[in-house]
Amino acid sequence: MGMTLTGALEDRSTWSATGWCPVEKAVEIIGSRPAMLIMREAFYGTTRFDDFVERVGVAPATAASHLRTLVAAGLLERHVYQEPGARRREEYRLTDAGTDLLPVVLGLFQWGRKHTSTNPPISFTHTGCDEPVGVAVQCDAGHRVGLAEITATTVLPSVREPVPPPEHSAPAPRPRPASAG
Amino acid sequence: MGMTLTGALEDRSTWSATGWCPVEKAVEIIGSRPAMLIMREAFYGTTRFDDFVERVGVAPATAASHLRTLVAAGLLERHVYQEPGARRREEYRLTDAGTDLLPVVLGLFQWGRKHTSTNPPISFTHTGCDEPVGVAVQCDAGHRVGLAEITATTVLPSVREPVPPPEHSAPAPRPRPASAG
DNA sequence: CTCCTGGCTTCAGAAGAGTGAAGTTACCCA
DNA sequence: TGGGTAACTTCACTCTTCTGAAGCCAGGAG
Repeated sequence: MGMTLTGALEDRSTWSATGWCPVEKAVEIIGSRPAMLIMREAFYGTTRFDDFVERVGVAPATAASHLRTLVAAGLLERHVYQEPGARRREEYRLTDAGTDLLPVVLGLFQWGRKHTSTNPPISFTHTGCDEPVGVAVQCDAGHRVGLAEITATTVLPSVREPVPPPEHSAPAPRPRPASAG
Repeated sequence: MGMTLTGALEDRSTWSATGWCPVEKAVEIIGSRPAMLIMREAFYGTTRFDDFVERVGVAPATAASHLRTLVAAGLLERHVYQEPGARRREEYRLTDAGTDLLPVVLGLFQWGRKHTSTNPPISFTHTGCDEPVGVAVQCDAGHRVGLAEITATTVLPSVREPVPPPEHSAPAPRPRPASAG
């Protein structure tokens, strides 16, 4: 249960992830229904405002707000184009950063298909070899890795949050009851 | 840009993902800051209520509410235990369904580290071989797959949503600007 | 018997997100 | 000159979520 925490990470009473955790930042950007579904639609190839509104199923104001956030965060970019003889149009295109979110969206798809009562009439395959596509946790050596086989290590001597220096009388460092893992 | 849509999926004006999409269901459960961070903490090994409250940084009511949702959705389970000579305790443990969310959480971590200004002093390696651990999109044959190499296919003849039959005058099928994939 | 702790619940209030409807602007076409 | 459409914005409102503070209950420990 849980991954293996080594060294300074072992004692959970000495550190917290608040502040530096990439998951937090990521969730602030795409951690909402509209934002995530806009990204889903972007992966399906949707580029136009009204299509996002219709296909995600939100009000224009909501779509506009989230699209602005996603553009500001660099996941989408607004691109003006004009076909000959047609009026000027705008489209929202996936950037490299946006495309990098594919594992997350596909991971949610995979999880939802397995663990919720959804039976999607759609499936994803590798264009080259026709095999089903999914996400996997693995190491750089190519091994499939389960949660129990992950070791978390610290680069720094301490992951402690920046706190006022304990020079003067220490303000009673909360005694953690039986916190030793 | 976008994946390849084949057959009945090609014409985006004839279908929408609303209703059956696993991503939607998944997002309803874990698509919020508190829920996602509770899961992050669960992966780090947190099991007790007060620790979730403190480490996620939310009010008890918020934590209780989301924990209840996560238990109801089957990602965590409440487990009562009693060490000899100690009072009865409860803990929230990851279920198999909860553990299956690892690719998503790790995917968010990976994305956030690369695309937001977070420099986490922590890294994850494969316990066996010490190589860095990450998530990857790949097919069952083991090929790494990019967005452009994914083909979406339909199992059913049509993914069309139940709509009122377009018997009367059709409302001018919008000209799609360069939508052909 | 009272204290303390873990694990909550309850409450009132503030803040934020989402809505539908309508309005706005830019541009092409007839 | 007028119409249509894309891409929004604005408005007034509702609905939900989160918060802080307090309270509650059970079960050891002193």
